[in-house]
Amino acid sequence: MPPMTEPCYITTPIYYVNDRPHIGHCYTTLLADVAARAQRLIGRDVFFLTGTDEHAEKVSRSAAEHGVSPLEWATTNADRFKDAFAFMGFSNDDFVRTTEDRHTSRASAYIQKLLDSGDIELGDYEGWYDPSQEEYVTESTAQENDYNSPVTGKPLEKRTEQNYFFRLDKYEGWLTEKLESGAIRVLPGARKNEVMGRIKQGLQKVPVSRRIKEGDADWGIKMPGDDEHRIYVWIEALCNYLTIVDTDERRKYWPGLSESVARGGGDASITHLMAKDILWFHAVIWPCMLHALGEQPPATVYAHAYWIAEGRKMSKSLGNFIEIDQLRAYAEKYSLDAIRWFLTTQGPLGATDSDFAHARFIEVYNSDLANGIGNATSRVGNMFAKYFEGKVTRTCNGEFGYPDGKALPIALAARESAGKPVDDPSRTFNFAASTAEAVRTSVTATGDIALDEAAKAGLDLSRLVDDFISYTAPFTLAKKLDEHEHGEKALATILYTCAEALRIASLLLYPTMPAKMAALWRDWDCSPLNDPDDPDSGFKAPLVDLATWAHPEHGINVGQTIRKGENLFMRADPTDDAPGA
RNA sequence: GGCGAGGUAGCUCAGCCGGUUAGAGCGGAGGAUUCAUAACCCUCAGGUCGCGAGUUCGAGUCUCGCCCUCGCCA
Repeated sequence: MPPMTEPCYITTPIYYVNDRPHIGHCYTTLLADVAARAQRLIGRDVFFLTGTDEHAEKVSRSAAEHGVSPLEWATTNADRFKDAFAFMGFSNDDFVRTTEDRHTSRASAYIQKLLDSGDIELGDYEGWYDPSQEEYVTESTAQENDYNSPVTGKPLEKRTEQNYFFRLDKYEGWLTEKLESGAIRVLPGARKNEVMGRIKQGLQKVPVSRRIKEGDADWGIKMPGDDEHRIYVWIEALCNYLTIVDTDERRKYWPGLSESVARGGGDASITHLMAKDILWFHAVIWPCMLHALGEQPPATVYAHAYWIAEGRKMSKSLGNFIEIDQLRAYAEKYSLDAIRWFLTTQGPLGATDSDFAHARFIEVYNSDLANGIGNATSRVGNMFAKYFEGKVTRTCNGEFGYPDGKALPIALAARESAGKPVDDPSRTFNFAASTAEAVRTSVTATGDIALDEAAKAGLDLSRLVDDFISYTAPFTLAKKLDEHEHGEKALATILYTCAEALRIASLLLYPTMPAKMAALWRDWDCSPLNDPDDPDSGFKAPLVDLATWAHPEHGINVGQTIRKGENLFMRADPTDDAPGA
């Protein structure tokens, strides 16, 4: 495990600026946000980057159609992404636009370097050209259409033109070794298999530029030293991950190869997140480019699957994309954190697609949030208010049912005297151990980008607390205080344990639900945030300390006040229509 | 067409190198309870573990064939 202060770099793809922000963009970026928050909580020095890809040809075309310059058009649309991401509560440390000089200048320099090293070279590209559409079609497409234009049916022409190529073929051996050894992790495993299988079929040099044609808009980056060629958008776009941290201040997030080797290398410090459609670029081409540049490859490349909507694939023809407005409508009705929870825990983190279905949302919202963490914090807060006027009067080591423990026998005696004895009087609880275990599970899962598991570890703790409350029945004990010696101490001990366990659970729930957890911490007077009113203000201490049971500084302690506060999540009515549909 | 993944309770899925009565969550049914958001807790669900055959003392768990779904590629 890397030192806790180790720099950690998390990226999303940069998004095509002509798209409207929809659930797909938000989901990938949400995963990055959750991962970033989890790593910051652990104590790592995180840099989280997202942004927009603006040099595509269609951008200049759309701009022309709207009567504005390409850059103006790109700016308008980039702002839509910025707005959407701000609404989602994303904590990205920067937002790159590929039209920015800081990107284009360095991207050009990288290409130049690859030219100098012979990793990018001029070569002949031979392919089937469709004169009517002015574009090349793939060999397979050509074949399927009997070498006629798939659009007009006119014959295709075999054409050869000069392009620049990246010598991907040179790095097959190197890449295979890196992937097999896990130095570059491709996740989930099913995706790795796909990539390995495809590599086995052989890597070929890939065209990275095309000749500028008469009438082409002057948009995008030209091949250094050859004004006749423009580099493809995708290769330029990949460079953003490095260009934006290729500064003295930020180089720690992408340390040089020698530095990394000296340190042992291979830790999970550079993580690229994306949807499955662009895995090949990130798992194969980009690492090889980096290697050719003398830079270290990413440690983790994670490709999630897609969201579908109410059981149907989202498509332009169906017009059923879940757009940002619909997410806003959900947020308005059920809270932003509820959507973040749903997307994170129910989403296509694995290799298979997930369904965004309203009925499912309500089920998950009610069972996990309203009936789960929301209800658990509510009942504990309420009992503190009712029995102790909100004051914490005792702490406890979280152990119940062990030989020297007094609280549990008293609680069980109270149940007995109330005529409600437990079935099994021999149960034991060890909350210090249970919470520590949950934290371990969560941290490990975070490292593997199993963000759903990382979050659910927190929810499991609240279930344990519910179970504990049922078993010890503090509400029964509360009515029998005069009948049982030390009854009040036992009651305080039990409630303290519930609160402290939920406090630790809340830490694990923070990455997915930062605002709600910040609210809970304010109510319970136990915020680990530098500014309790700002969920993004950073933590006073790393998770190991924050999550230590009854920590003298960070734990819930005698003298603190547990306010009942507002319920975190009100129960949802399953019969309500989907908002914003 | 090539390569790969998978078909397990109504739904979403766990089940590693083969071994006691096949599990979890959600939904559904019943019970208990009242601190709490009709929430929580307990019990139940009797599922041909896609189909057929084989290996084995013993197979969701291995082999072969078949059916179906899906992914990547061409």
